[in-house]
Amino acid sequence: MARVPYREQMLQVRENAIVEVVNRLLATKGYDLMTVDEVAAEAGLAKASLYKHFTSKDELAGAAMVRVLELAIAHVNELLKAPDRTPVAQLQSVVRWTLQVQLAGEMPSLPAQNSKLSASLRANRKYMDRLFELSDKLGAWIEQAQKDGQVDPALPSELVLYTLFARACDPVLGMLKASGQYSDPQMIEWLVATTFRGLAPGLPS
Amino acid sequence: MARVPYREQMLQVRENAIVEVVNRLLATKGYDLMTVDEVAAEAGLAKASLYKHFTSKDELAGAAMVRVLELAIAHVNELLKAPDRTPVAQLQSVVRWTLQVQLAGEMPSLPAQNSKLSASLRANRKYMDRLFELSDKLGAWIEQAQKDGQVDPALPSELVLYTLFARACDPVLGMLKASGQYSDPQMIEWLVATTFRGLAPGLPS
DNA sequence: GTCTATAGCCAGATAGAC
DNA sequence: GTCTATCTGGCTATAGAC
Repeated sequence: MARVPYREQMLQVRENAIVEVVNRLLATKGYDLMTVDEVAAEAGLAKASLYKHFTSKDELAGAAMVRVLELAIAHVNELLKAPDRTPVAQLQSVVRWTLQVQLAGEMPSLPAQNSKLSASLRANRKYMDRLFELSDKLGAWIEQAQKDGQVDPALPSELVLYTLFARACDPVLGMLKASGQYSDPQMIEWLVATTFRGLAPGLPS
Repeated sequence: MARVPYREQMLQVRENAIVEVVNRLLATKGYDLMTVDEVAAEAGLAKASLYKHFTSKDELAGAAMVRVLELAIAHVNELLKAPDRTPVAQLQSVVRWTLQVQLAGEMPSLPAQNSKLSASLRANRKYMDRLFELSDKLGAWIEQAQKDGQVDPALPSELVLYTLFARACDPVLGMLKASGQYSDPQMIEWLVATTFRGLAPGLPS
């Protein structure tokens, strides 16, 4: 164990706190309504100090995305310790986890078509690394599930991957939640069921 | 036929042109990146003149949403002329239509969680009227499809409705399109198939 | 109703002292 | 690295002449 200087630890702790604030604000208000002033205020430091840690608003968003990707990867790694489960069961567990994060108000949401932010994210090496890492792990399960016939082999595996990513920010959950009529587990199971039933092979006709 | 004054017709034509510009810009850049200057420039009039027609940017967005809802309702009304088709076939046709609109780059996208704009839309009577009208028509088909057992009766009908609305702006289509490997009809059929297979009843087990 | 010109504001980013 | 104070640009919206 290399010894980490005390000051660096403090820095890390502070930056983590900032990123958590960003994450929550992105989840509740979205990128455009989140202001840097607000982030600074909630994190308890001046805006100029914030800019010493992160050089732009884009970078703040990127850090939050990296954080959630790392959480997802950690979850996947936990699942890999139970290799007796079927690939499709593993995938379902991942989707269930993303829905729980969404219900907890902790899933950051970025504007899908904001070209400036998208470009910034694509240029963010840490973000892209994590994204590929997660995609690879999920991709392996997807292809295995297709071989097993639990996911329709006629579908391109990337379609399946995109679908799972899309469910992580699916507005349906929020709309159901807003109606206030259903329990969290009930909603999650409906969404998991409809998602994977949709990806399953059709009846051999 | 009541005679409509020439000037009013011209007004109408011009406002339609404006709304189409707004629609395209909302579809390509989204609400936040769309500027009123840009709308005015592309519509070929000065910004101040634009504000004589629409009193705010919110109202512009509202008009574009009304337009697309009216197109959807018109499509549904066409389908109602073929009452021999099953309810689920009608619903599939509607989803297929929304995906085509999306592929054509004509599906306006608003920030889901922008509270200011959401509030403005909820206060927009014309928008709310159209939204309810469309929901009612789709809801009738949904409940019939559930009685017929083509859509899972165990699912709340509003979940089905929300799912269909969500597919109209599903990012999966854009991601597939970006990969450039598949034809438009192929992508649309995959999405329609996975959506409705997901909503269908499970195997009686 | 159309234009030019501008007001007013807000948010991202920075200067410079400590 | 932290702060206060400020700059800057771009955006919505409006004034006022025609």
